[in-house]
Amino acid sequence: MARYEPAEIEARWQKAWEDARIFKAERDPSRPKYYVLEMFPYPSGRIHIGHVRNYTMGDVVARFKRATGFNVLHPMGFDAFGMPAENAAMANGGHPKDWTYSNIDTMVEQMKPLGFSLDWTRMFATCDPEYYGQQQALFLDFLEKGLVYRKNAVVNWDPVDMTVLANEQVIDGKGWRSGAPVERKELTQWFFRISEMAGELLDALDGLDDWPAKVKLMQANWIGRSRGLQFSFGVVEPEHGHDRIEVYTTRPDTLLGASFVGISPDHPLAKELERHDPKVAAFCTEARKGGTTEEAIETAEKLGYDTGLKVRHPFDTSWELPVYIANFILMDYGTGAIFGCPAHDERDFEFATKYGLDIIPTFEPVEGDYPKGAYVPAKTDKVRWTRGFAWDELATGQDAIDAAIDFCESKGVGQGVTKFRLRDWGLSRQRYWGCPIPVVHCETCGVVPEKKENLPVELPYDEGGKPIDFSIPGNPLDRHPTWRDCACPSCGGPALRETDTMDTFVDSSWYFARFTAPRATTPTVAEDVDYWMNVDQYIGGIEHAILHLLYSRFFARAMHICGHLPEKSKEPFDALFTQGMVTHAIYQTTKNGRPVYHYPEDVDLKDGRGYLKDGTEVEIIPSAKMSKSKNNVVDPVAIIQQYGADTARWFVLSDSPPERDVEWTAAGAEAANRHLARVHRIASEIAETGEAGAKGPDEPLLREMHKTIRDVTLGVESFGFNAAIAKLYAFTNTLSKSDAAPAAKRQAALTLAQLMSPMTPHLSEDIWSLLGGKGLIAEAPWPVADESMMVEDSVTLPIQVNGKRRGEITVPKDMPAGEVEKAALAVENVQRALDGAQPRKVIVVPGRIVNVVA
RNA sequence: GGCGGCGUGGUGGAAUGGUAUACACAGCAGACUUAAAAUCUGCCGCCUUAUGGAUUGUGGGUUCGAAUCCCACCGCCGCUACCA
Repeated sequence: MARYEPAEIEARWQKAWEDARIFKAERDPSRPKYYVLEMFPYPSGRIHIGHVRNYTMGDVVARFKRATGFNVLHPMGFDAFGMPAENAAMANGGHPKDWTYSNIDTMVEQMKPLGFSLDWTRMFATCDPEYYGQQQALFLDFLEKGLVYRKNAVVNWDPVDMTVLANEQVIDGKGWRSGAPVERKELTQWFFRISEMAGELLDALDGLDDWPAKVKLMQANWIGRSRGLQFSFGVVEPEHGHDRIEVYTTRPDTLLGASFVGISPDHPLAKELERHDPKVAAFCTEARKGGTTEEAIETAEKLGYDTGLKVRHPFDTSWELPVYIANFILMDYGTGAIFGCPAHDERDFEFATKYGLDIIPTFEPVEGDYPKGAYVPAKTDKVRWTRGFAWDELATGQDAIDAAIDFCESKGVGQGVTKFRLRDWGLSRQRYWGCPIPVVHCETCGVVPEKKENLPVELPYDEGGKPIDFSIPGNPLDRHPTWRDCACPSCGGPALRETDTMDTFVDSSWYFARFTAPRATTPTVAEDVDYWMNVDQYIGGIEHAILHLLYSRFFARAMHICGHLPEKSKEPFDALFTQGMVTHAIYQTTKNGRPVYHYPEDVDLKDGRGYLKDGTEVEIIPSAKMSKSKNNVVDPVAIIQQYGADTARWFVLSDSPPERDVEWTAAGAEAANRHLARVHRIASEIAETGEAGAKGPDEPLLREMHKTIRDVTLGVESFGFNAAIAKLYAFTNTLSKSDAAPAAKRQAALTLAQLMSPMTPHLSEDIWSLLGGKGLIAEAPWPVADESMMVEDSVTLPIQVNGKRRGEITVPKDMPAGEVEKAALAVENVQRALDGAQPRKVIVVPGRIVNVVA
């Protein structure tokens, strides 16, 4: 009998698919398309088991959609620019380009044995000049439409990577990649005008029905829309021409509780005062430093400097308020100036207490005592107004805010405005290994865009024959002897190239569109994007919920404006699925108070405990994120060698819901492998039995078969892969125990192979061919469940008494409710539960349940 | 601090408001075997004697009926944070 030899059959079927070219995607308007995409990997050099899970999910979708009649596009590429390549060059010498392309080769080599139904002919890396040249073309188009611009800005400077970071890339005050505390620096930078689309990017989230609510919420919070009142205070004795201070507030209803005005140390007025008064300058310098770490912000003291200036309250010009420079006011939100209402804001309360300012409540609780400190109820709570000016005595905060804005507008005191937290996306990076920004700086013409026919502006590989020295900090392009020199595209005179390159998030913001025409000499091709876009199913990690997905949504809109994407692609991802991680236990002992981590192969597991070879017990920390330093990384290449790709694919889908983390265990992988061998054995036996053999009724087996088709189809469609696999286990058990006729068993085994084929394509192909299936299973149409085959004559109904299960009856499927009721009441245990009482009511849900109410 | 999510056996988990614990792991017993591996069969949440009973973090509510819907609390996790 044929044994299950994954190494042999996987290579064989991969070759068969390749020879038949069945995964090559061709535009075909006569067929419905389906575009499934997994977030493409960074070429770190090795594939990770998390990649296996991500791409297996995509492959299940791709193969399933192909079997259900779709023309499927399922591409793969590499997000290939970025710091690690430069770091590697710094650490080990060599060139980022060589390092990157060699890693890509290795990873492709590691991915191919997994048997993904990818169209490899469309593969590209974002560091290919053919790709980033088109990205430069997009940049020029964006520039023309005003979607990208240059400005002088205080930026987040990463002192380790020596580059600028976007706000989104600063996490807890540290660089997202280097982890170094971020510094503030003023530089001239390129920015994408994403904030102009903030409102649209927020509103359009509502239309993304097939995105996880969680992701939409995270984006909504990030964009951060607020509605408030913007107005100005008149300065009593203006200095240096600042006669008004413009403030923004989301709580105009507390205007009569104002006790001071605060401005940011970066506010123009503060800067003006700073120039004239060294004491102000000293304070501002100190305040600007601030701490950037989470702790520093948490414990930071509110510091203020009384400027001596006074402003008039807009409703009572005899009422004067002091003006403070305060360290907790941010220049880049709102107007950089606020009015403080200590009674209803915790920060203002702290500040007012410290500097002895008035605390004037404008409302109090409807019942109960006025609390200590600042009283900040939810905006939806009703409160009693004591110093209100435009609303009922009892109103919610929100109603009061709306009324206050209306009132102020009618009195000519400011206007209602909507503000967003989202700021423009700074894209300049002072790095070598990125897409060059295609502009030149000309002494006579200024900043001039490069001509499109001169694209790509290619990165220099060396320095005039000498290798670039990456071990010097800073940007090699900036110090390159010749690369910067060029002719001005406008006047032809001598000019210098921009030496900044683009943030790598730019590269990943449009690759999905490029896959539809990866070799085109324009960024996209209308026929191809019209046909293939949008991405029907996008799959990736939740860690990209904000940055990558928000940037891509912006890019899609910007590309639409420039004519590179159709209207329908303004939201490029129709459905999004965020998968969980693959985790693995850490095995740890302690030596001299320090943890020692042990490799899984050095630990024997017995009854849930782990022991080293010498008998020492190890501590098991379950479900930990894989990390090289913790020795708990599972290498897909080793797994494939040991068990085959199908086992790896089956296991990463089987144990947990796909959106949740799954723990890799050796026992689990072993079990998955055993099961696949069992399926292979059962199928082989059926194949060898031929048409002879014992005969029993076929109906039970076929009924289960059709139910399994229904359940697995539903499971695959709804990303319930683990549940679908459970049904496949159950059906395998049914098949193995069945005494149905050989023909029925053969049909059941063929169907089983088909239902498994998205997950275990090689094994399924092999079984298909063993049993004489027609052609390749990869091209066979998906089986359809036959409703009529699932009907059973009798049905077992549970009987509840007051909602508790007390027994069951088996009755003919179409027995009238009255008779079902009679039969249910006759059950001995039901009578006992009733304890002589008359049932008050009996609810019969046909085919479902009987509930007796006593 | 703010926003959100999740709590079901020893473990991963299943369950359109309708038989809670499917399926798998681990464990136990048996068959086959000289033995082992592999394979096959059975048992396997809790209390209880088979019968039966209680049970989905805790407490309430809605409902004929709640793991599922609502409220409060406890615990864990994620995101975010001086955003006016």
